[in-house]
Amino acid sequence: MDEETKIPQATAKRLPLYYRFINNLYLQGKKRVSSKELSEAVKVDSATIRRDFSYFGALGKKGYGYNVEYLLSFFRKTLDQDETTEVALIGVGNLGTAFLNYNFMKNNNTKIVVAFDAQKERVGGEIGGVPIEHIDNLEEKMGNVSVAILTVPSQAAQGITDRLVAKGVSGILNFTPARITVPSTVRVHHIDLSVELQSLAYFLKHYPL
Amino acid sequence: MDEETKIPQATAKRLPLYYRFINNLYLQGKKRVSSKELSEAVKVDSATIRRDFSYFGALGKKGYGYNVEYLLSFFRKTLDQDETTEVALIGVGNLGTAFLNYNFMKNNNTKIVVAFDAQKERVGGEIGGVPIEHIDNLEEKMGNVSVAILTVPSQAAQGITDRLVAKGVSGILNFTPARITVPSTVRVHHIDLSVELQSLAYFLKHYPL
DNA sequence: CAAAAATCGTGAGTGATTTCACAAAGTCAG
DNA sequence: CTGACTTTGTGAAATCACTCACGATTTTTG
Repeated sequence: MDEETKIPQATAKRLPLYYRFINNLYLQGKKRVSSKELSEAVKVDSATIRRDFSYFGALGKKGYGYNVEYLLSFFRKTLDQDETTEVALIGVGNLGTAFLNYNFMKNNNTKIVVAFDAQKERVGGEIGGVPIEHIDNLEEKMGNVSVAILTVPSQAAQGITDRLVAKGVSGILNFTPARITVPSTVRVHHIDLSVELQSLAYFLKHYPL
Repeated sequence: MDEETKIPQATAKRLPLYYRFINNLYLQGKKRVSSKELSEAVKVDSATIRRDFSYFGALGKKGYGYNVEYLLSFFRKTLDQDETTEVALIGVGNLGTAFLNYNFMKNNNTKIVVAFDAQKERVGGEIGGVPIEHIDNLEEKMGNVSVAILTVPSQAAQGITDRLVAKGVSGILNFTPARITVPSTVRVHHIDLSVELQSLAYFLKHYPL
């Protein structure tokens, strides 16, 4: 618990990535893996991988590497892979639809259980097995999911955020360009597609490799 | 030129974000803005904003703040907003379609000019004004765009990447879960939607706010 | 079994980024 | 015009992240 608090954020962000690759190795029937091999697969320096793993104790064996099955079961526990986090998706536009069709449950502990939209034509049906409700019924139909994915037009972002927060959501994955305001008890991760593309273009022009 | 090379990467990543908010202010008719106001809007510490701006010289005035119009024209030049970067999109599935419908040209210097897909049913039409070609004709039809957005199934990612690289692409925005291998002259930015969601879930459970 | 090879875990160094905190310089009201 | 106020730009400190390099330990080979 107190131990976990000390794990650097940069490490925490890489854990799901490690988990997925270790799972792949397991499915391929590999018994052992070295930090060097893993490094080539996930494109993270091998010393960084060893350091990351070391925050959880000594998971490997010198001269041998890491036992895939052990590593997998360890990360499964650590990432709470056995316990599913239920997620609501707000905004069934192009991007929202993509998420609903995406099968998050592969290698994953998160599941979209309900979606909302403002357009009546979209309400009532379902996409990828997820029922679509009207945004007016947000409070009533969202149950107590703790995480929401926000894929609405930016103008609507803050208003819906306020309602989500009032309903007790504690994490928001925000795909709108708007920077939303939340109480300090709520965690927001921003993914701004247009910033990503622009920033890639900027790097290409100004940081020649 | 040499000056620009020294701008920290962390700063460079925030520039497109600054640009968009400054543009909003300009459209709202605001004449001046302080780092404190901007900080509240973009959710970046005001000292960080001042430091970021300072890499470009003294853009503000003490006791006054920053002149919105000046700032905007400065960032327009810096981010090459007048010069459009042409982009190809590979994989017109759910996510790819979302991109094509998304209007990137708002506040933006990037434009998707051509899309490719392996399914014949999708080829020939267009989405959001962008023509869809068959992946077999990639080399022939992509012209010399320098940036590609990869929204294909992970199994196809490396193969297509190799073809893109051979054709001279220098930047790839990779939305597949696969970690692709490229020569050191090519820049890749990864956006892994499932990692983002899992990592948010992990932070919620282990880093209480 | 002994020597060679592999590989982890980590101390220590380096580098990058953020934040504090304040002098300097300007604005603004009366 | 003066004094109170605002806000920048930046040195210096603090924090965070990454990488090197090597001792320790185990595996592997002959």
